[in-house]
Amino acid sequence: MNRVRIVIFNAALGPLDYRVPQGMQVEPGSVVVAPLGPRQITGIVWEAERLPAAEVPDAKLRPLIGVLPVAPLKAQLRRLVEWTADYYCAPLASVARMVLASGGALKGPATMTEYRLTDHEPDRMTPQRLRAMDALQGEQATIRELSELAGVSDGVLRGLVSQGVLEPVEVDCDRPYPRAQPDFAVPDLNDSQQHAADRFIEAMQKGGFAPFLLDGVTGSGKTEVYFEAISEALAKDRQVLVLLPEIALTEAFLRRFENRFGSSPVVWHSSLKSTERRRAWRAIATPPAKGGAQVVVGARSALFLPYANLGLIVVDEAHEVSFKQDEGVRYNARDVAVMRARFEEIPAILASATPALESLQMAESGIYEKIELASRFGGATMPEISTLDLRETPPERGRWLAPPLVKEMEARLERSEQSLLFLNRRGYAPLTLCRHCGYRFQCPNCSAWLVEHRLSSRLACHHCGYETQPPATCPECGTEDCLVACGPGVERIADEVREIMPQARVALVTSDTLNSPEKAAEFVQLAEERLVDVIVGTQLVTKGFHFPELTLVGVVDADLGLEGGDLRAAERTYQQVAQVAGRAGRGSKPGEVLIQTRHPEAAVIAALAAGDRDAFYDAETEARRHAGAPPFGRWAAIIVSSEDEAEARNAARAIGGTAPHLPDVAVLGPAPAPMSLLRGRYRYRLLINARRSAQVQNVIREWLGALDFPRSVRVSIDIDPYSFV
DNA sequence: ATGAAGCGAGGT
DNA sequence: CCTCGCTTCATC
Repeated sequence: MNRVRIVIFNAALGPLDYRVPQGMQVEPGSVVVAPLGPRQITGIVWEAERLPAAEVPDAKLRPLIGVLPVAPLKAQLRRLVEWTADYYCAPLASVARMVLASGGALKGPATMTEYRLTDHEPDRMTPQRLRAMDALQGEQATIRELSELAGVSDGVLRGLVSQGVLEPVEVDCDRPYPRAQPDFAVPDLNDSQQHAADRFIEAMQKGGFAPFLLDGVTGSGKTEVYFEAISEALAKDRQVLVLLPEIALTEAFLRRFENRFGSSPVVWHSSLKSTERRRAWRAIATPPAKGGAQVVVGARSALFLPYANLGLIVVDEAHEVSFKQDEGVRYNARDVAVMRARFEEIPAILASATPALESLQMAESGIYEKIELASRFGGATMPEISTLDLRETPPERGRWLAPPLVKEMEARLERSEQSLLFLNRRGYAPLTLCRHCGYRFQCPNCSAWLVEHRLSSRLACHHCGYETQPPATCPECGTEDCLVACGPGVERIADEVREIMPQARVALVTSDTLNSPEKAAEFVQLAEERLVDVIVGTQLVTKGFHFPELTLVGVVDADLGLEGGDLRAAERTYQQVAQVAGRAGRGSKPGEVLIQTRHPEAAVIAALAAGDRDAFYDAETEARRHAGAPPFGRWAAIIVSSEDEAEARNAARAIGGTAPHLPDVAVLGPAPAPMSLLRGRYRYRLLINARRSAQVQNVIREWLGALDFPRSVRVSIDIDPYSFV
């Protein structure tokens, strides 16, 4: 009897056993199709001895339906999937799904039809047809992509196809990507950069797991350094994965990569179209020596792809909180990246100017090798940072920029230098209320105010996507024209700049305005050509941009991040302000940073102003040690949610009532979560604080495993949580 | 997850 | 005696 255990792609079901029919070849890692009740489901053949499953007699086993035409997943990747599922208390199936992230790719090689213009003329010309024919000059893509490109409906294009104006071209879905050349443009590195690069190359030549913390101040040229490690991998036909925290940063990265290696890397993120996803997935599963992907740059989901021959992982801006996934499998890509490097026995480089305390601690205890770049590249100096006490020099009524900051901005405008204002708040105003009765606009699905977006004339919820038009009258008291905007968002700051400096050219940079690679590229070009005087932006502007003429950074409200008081509030504030400060003075002219605050004496703010990074990290380390917070202790959260308030509360109480009493594990709650209503679901939360010695995951698994909940109740576990909402 | 089966309430 | 909505159960 040829029995195999399969991890099937169903999160609610554990591994199931199947029979391998005569003549079918499978091995651990094979991707197979199996019958499940009346349906068919994809799954992965696993080592049976590694997974528990109910013993089912041979006679009950159903035969596998087929093997999919992709290479079996390698043992290293299977170990990573097991580790991730185990550590984050997630179903194996949910993690395995991230590996097989492209359904199309599993079908094997294929061709698809793209279209391009011929020199035929249509029988009659219409405005739409003319527009399409203008826009599609020299383009070749699928009908869908072309219609997007030309801004006409696909009906118009199908008409042109039937007229022979557009001709079909069969393309190979697996056509190879352009090759990167390790020596395309070798840079001049300074001594400390060269030393760092040599260490990486040495580790790659030696082989084996080697975690590095590349700790370099903003502008020190970290990217150039790890590019040298990439070059070494290219020369050896090994693949490289570069993880970036946000898709918005890829555009700038691609340009630097192209300048260094002569072609673009393979890009992977969640909004790839299915054909792009399929092509990327198959290229990644093919070794570079056989025309496969060489370098992949991607968001966290790129971490679980089936690399054929991975040789190096780089996590850029490794401190970024967006590496922590807060839905589904709640993993931290920074930590899983290091685990993947360990299983693959390759180096991993975590690069940051403001490393997470956890990473610094790992370096201090000798687990990571720390490599420092202490000074800026090309003789640029670190910016001068000072605080601006809003209690002493308050802005005028109804304004948010204090006079000394405005004065500095005006001076920059006069010298045709650039200023940047940072406020981590999208939209025009975070709260809208009725002047007459005090009614506040709240999201119907979440416990959150609706944020006014004046550019799109909408009130929007930033948590669930709910949007509505601002009404002419108050919905509560019916008074006309009575709505007032409370507090500033970046749109409002941009308006204020336009009012006080009418001659300044203002660019607004948020995920609302820079929502496509084209718009991002356009902004970078405008700023580089100095067609922008003042940049106003959210956290999107804190990283990656390099504008030599930018000499002033204003932090509009440094206290914002300290509100709410979650575990990492101080660290996040430090990182954000230090990162945005790092945009100033990257060229030959020195930079200046003004931090608006009401608490200049707060430890974080004082450390920022003093430019004393060690003072901040020392104070924060002590605070964490005292609180038993990471890296000295561990946190986990259990979030219980339901559309029914009472049901959620009861389930949370049932969990709280059976909490284990252990000396090294403390359970807090249940209590309503800070966001007690999110996307229409009522939420309760329990927090678990444990010593490092405790096996938190096992404790939680046993604890929750003994309980039963109604179907409509969702219980999710967050190990090492970042979000405390 | 997701479909099938079981079951009581209410209607013809 | 049937349908509707809900819960329970099994899926190798």
